[in-house]
Amino acid sequence: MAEAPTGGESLLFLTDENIRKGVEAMFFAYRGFTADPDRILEGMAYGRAHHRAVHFIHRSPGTTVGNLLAILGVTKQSLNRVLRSLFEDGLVEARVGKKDKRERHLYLTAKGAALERELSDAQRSRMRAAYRAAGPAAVQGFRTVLEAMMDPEQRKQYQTLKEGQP
Amino acid sequence: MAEAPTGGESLLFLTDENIRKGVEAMFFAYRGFTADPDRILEGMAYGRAHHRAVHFIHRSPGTTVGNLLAILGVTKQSLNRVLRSLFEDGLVEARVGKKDKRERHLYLTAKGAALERELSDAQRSRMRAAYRAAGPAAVQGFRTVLEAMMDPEQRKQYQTLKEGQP
DNA sequence: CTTGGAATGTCAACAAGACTGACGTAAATT
DNA sequence: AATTTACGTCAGTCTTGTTGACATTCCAAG
Repeated sequence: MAEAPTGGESLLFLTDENIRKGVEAMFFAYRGFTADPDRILEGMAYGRAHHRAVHFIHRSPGTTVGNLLAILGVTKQSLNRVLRSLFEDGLVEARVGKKDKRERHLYLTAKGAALERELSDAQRSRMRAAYRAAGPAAVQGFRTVLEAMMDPEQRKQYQTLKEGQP
Repeated sequence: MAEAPTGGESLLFLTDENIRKGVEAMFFAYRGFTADPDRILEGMAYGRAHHRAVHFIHRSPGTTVGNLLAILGVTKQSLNRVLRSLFEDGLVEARVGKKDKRERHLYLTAKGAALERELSDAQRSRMRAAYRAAGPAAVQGFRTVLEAMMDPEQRKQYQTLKEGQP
């Protein structure tokens, strides 16, 4: 993978053709990325939105509704529909904030954690296989490019999560 | 969760934590990936589905409906809704197949090509910036991992496109 | 203490984009 | 002549997203 054969750097990797390949790679890869959890979810009364909510609640237990709203980038009405069904089915519970009682802190129940694990295992297993096949150097490049593609605000949230709370 | 740090290669990049970061990177990056064209489309009577159709018709002019169906992975009813509006607005035209008259070969009109360019320019500009920031080695890794994440069938389609027809 | 604003939740209505199922037509294949 | 293929269309459903309006609860500033 050595670069810069010429004087400055070879910018051949920035051709329109190459960029377009990248666009298409994102398209097809994202389909694969969501395929396994989607398969599990279909049939249940849940969808991708539930998966995302459960993922980030698992990731940051005790997060507030407003926090989740910012991470997911949807309206509260949309998130609320999802959360309501998760409450009703006993997958997520909301505890009123101690300091600020307006806030609801969200936690997975044992049942919710079980679903999270099932979904994430499926998704991670594909990602792990891809990582293993590609090798550590490729993985580092993968993450670098993805990070560069994010909006600055998204990147900030991503990085906050990255170091993240337990 | 650490694996076999000894012997051959360090497998530290395969920890659950690392994989999860990859999952989240995909989530946030895909948001960025679609953000610019979505912004352009909003207000027009079009959405992401129209963008995808226009992209792949541009990519493979003369492709058939069935072909597009396979690439996009949607039902014909869903695609048909999109194509109909693109026909009506004069962005795409369908020519009956010469050899097989059941087939419709799809082409962008000048107007359609203009929209394609507008959308793709926006999307590619972000991708190009990310590529430039990350460098050629990272880009190669990026593509390697994405390719490994695809379903085998999707990968085949992707690779066919990659070398692709004119 | 009162009031303003913030955080949350709820109801109603709606749209995009996906899905299934059923049916029709024309053309190619057998 | 019969079957299969490629495409189109009608009708209905589902998930996920949107806006707008309004209630509740509660912190904090006047």
